[in-house]
Amino acid sequence: MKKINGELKQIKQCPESFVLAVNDTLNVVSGKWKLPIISSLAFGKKRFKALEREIPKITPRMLSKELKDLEMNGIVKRTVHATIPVTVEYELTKSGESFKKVLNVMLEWGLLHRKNVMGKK
Amino acid sequence: MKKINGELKQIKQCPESFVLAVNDTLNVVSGKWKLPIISSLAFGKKRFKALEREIPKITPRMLSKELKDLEMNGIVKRTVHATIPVTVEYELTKSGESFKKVLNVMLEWGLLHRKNVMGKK
DNA sequence: GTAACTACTATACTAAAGTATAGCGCTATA
DNA sequence: TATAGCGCTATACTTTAGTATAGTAGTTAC
Repeated sequence: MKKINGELKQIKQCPESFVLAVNDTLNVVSGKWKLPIISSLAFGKKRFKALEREIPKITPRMLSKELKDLEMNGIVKRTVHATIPVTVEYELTKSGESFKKVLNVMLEWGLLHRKNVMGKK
Repeated sequence: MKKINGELKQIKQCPESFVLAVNDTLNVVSGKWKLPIISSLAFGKKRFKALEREIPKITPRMLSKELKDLEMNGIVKRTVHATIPVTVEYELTKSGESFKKVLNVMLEWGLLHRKNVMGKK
């Protein structure tokens, strides 16, 4: 494991770099389709068409674009198998896997927040 | 504290409701300005003009719009003081305060992820 | 009286994100 | 030979997000 404690303290003291650093993470899930894609891949590696079928209403254009984004950001790994015809598999990288815990915290907060807001109305 | 453990388990088993629930949280910080606004208010209550000055390049139109969004979502509380002229104060609600821990997890993941990605290049 | 501060709103625009529809090159099956 | 599946890409379009610029109503200071 890498040490980030020192860095964390530093960043938390500077609002500007705090916003920049959090934005890095936010960009991983920004847009309409990245979260569905990541969630789908969280259940295991999948091929292009499988993702297209699993994610309702996504177009191949968006799926292709977002997968490229996620690959460039080191969240998803793309593997081409030399079968005939070629098959392509997508899976989460280690970083992608570790992102699950961020999603879990978001999920928990979302549920609690909903209860809070509901309760006050 | 409210119990959400049962609900958590349930939602994690259904990809669709998982995505919906995480999206609830994501919408709180979506867009270019919500994160800067929340971060700024995390340091204490502020008036409109103070926020406008603290957040570089934001226009009053966007600040006003995003503050309304955040207020409607129960993240920010707006208080009008009957001074002359009126002053308006914005502050984080309890939910808004508790959102800080989501931001912290994002920050941590972002830093670790950056180290991972850098290391592999 | 004019300039400045407060907390905004209105109108018009540009840029970015997402959608719709079609088609490519390849192969296997009927 | 026609149809379907695979993994996409191209073009054109709409919708949403964000920007630029100006102005409102009230009050205070010079």
